[in-house]
Amino acid sequence: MPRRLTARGQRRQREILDFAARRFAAQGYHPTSVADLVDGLGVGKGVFYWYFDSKEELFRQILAEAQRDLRRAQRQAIADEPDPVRRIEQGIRASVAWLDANRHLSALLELARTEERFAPLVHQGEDQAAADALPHVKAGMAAGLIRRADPLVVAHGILGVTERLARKIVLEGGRPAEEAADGAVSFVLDGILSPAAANRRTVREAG
Amino acid sequence: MPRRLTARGQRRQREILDFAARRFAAQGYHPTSVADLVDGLGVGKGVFYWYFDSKEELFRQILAEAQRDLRRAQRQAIADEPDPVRRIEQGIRASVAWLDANRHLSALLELARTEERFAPLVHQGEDQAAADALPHVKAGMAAGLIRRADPLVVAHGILGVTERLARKIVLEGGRPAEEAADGAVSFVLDGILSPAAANRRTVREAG
Amino acid sequence: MPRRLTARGQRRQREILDFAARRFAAQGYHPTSVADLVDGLGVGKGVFYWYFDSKEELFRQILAEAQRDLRRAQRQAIADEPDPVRRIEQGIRASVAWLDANRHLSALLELARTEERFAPLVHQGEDQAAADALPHVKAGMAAGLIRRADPLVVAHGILGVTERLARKIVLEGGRPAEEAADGAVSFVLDGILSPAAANRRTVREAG
Amino acid sequence: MPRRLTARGQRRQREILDFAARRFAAQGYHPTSVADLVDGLGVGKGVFYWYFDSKEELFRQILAEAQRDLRRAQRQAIADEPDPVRRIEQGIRASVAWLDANRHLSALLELARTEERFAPLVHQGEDQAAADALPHVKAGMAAGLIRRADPLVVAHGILGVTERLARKIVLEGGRPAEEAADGAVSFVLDGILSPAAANRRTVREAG
DNA sequence: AATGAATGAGCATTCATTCAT
DNA sequence: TATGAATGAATGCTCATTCAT
Repeated sequence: MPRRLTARGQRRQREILDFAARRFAAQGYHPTSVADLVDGLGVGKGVFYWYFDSKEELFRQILAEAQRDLRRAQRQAIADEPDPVRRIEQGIRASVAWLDANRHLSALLELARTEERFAPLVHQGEDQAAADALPHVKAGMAAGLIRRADPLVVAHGILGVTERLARKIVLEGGRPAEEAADGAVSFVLDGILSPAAANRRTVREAG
Repeated sequence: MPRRLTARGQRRQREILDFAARRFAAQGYHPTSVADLVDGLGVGKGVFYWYFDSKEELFRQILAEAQRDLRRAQRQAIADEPDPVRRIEQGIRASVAWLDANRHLSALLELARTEERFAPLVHQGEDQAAADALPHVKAGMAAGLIRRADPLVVAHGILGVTERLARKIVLEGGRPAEEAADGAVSFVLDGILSPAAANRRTVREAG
Repeated sequence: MPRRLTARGQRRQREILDFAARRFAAQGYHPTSVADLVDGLGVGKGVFYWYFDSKEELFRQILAEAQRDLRRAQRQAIADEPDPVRRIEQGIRASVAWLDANRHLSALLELARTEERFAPLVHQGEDQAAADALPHVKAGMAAGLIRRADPLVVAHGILGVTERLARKIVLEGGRPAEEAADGAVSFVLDGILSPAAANRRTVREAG
Repeated sequence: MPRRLTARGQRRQREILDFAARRFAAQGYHPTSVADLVDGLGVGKGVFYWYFDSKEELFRQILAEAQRDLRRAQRQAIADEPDPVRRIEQGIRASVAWLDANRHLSALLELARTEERFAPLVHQGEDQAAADALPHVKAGMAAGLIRRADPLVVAHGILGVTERLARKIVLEGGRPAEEAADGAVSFVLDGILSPAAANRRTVREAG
């Protein structure tokens, strides 16, 4: 399976990966047959099994690539930002942008979560994403910028808002990514209470 | 297909619905065959097709029931609460509790979202949930309790946090539902900034 | 797989077993496809998998039945014979007769021996056959009727001659079973030396 | 297809023949794919089809070589022995020794017998082996050393005992070749009866 | 209402062979 | 000579659905 591939072979493999990612995203894992893939690419069935051990293995590979790529995008967006809150904000924006720019991969990540065989991989990826956000959350708390709470809960909350808004507003709603990103940032940082109500709540808690 | 059923028939049908819901949730829609279901129930194939037109129809029915039930739980929790913010809080708590108490149906809702045929139903359900939350958000804004923002974005944000924390903390993390509910309420109402940082941010925006 | 079968079902299963045994014997295990079988029987593919878990399992079942049947034939032939040498003779005759009457199963037994998955079963069967012959050989030795030698070697020798002659003379040669049986009995009991030469050899060994 | 090969080419061809013989013997004809062979040898598919027209042709060639080699071994063992009974004995010993020394080819001969396409070749080979033994049997009878009986039956009997004991005692049993050879010689020459019983039987038949 | 039996299109995968380089 | 790439028919097996009883 770890084959030595010529340049031509590598191009073919990529072609299959990309085409399959789109098909899987559009139709689901099971409804997409290997025949669909090779017919769609106009090649013989053997080609598929020359490059991949199995349909499952192909999917796994697509999934891993997508997760790697999303993570890279997040890291790059944060790279040189000293302020932990701004790092979080930029992470949110980068995530929404990536989910928008790679709609089929967004769908794929969701898809994979519902398939017994792949679910653990997605869970790991999500937990990794939360773990990646964790240091920024903690740094923000240490600096007195972020309210003290279980930082892991906070991290998951951030991711939950971000992904839901990206999905509903951008992917399903067809509106620009900025709108979702702004909404998510604002929701995450401020919560939903008005300043007045928030103050009352804070006072009550502190009392 | 809408058959008039005897009492015994209704019991049978319910038995199938419940068993199938658990199997679908555990294994997925495609990997669960009709044979699995009837074998698991110890009945012949004919029984299945006596009560349901098709596997797809069965799934649709389970899905609709689950959505109906979740919505009912949310409405009941809110019923007599005059304060819109508290209505939101109680909606969050009721959702987490339901997702915890009906784990297999939670899984099913996610599952259905990734299957082309059922996705529209789930999207409708989610949009319905947001629409259900909308009046409370708007009422909160009108009363000056909730920060002014696109109320639909806010509603989706609430649902995003709630579901993500319910999933990660309760379903995957195995911790008590209260923990997730508290985390979600706090995250939703307050956001993540510390009061000081929040004040600075508010002032700056207002300026 | 252990299904409760109606009378009709049992007839079907037997039909498949018999047809398959003949096809396997004629063409070999691998060259006989499940499609061959169901097409030959004029039924749909599902029928096959209703009655058998797999092609391999079907073959195993045929094999086990054949071995059981051959063994039963041998035991019946010997049943009431008090003289151990005559028991051996009758065992030889019964084996040749069975191999002749069940040519396809003879071929199947040979076939199975060359297929990694089934070889152990055939080896066991052959060893069982030798073990079945063993008591008679030993009884013959105890009674002074059979020359003293490793009784297991003797048993395998008997089986070797019997099967080879049955195969070459009857199955491949197309001559009557009696001819092979007579030849085998005579070969086994007397060896090939003339009485004179045998005596000389005996004397020499004894000296 | 009969290519003129360079020295290097001949080495390659031999390498393939030897490797393939072992693989076929270990796994069977059908379960051994051309891909198995070329992967095992670390060469490309083209190499295979440069030296052999097809997998079938390769197998045929291996088979013919094995039969030729076994026959040569038998002839050499007998070469200068004037006594026909001793020629037979030495033929038996040489056969057992060859089957032991070329275990994979022994397996291959058996294997080939069960594959429709190759069975005739094996049958021919076996008949040839019997035909090879025939003159010695006849000579023995003419000299009064071997009991009068159908010489072809006798020849097949000899081969039957020899191969069965070689297989059971040496190949499957893992015991030394001499043990099988001694057992076979003794069985073939003397049969199984004790001298006393043999005499009674001879007298009765003669009477 | 219910069962066991049957259908046949469809699926993932294999494999002998050929081709382009 | 040799390689990696490609072909496509064939294989074992599954499964939603229907049928006969």
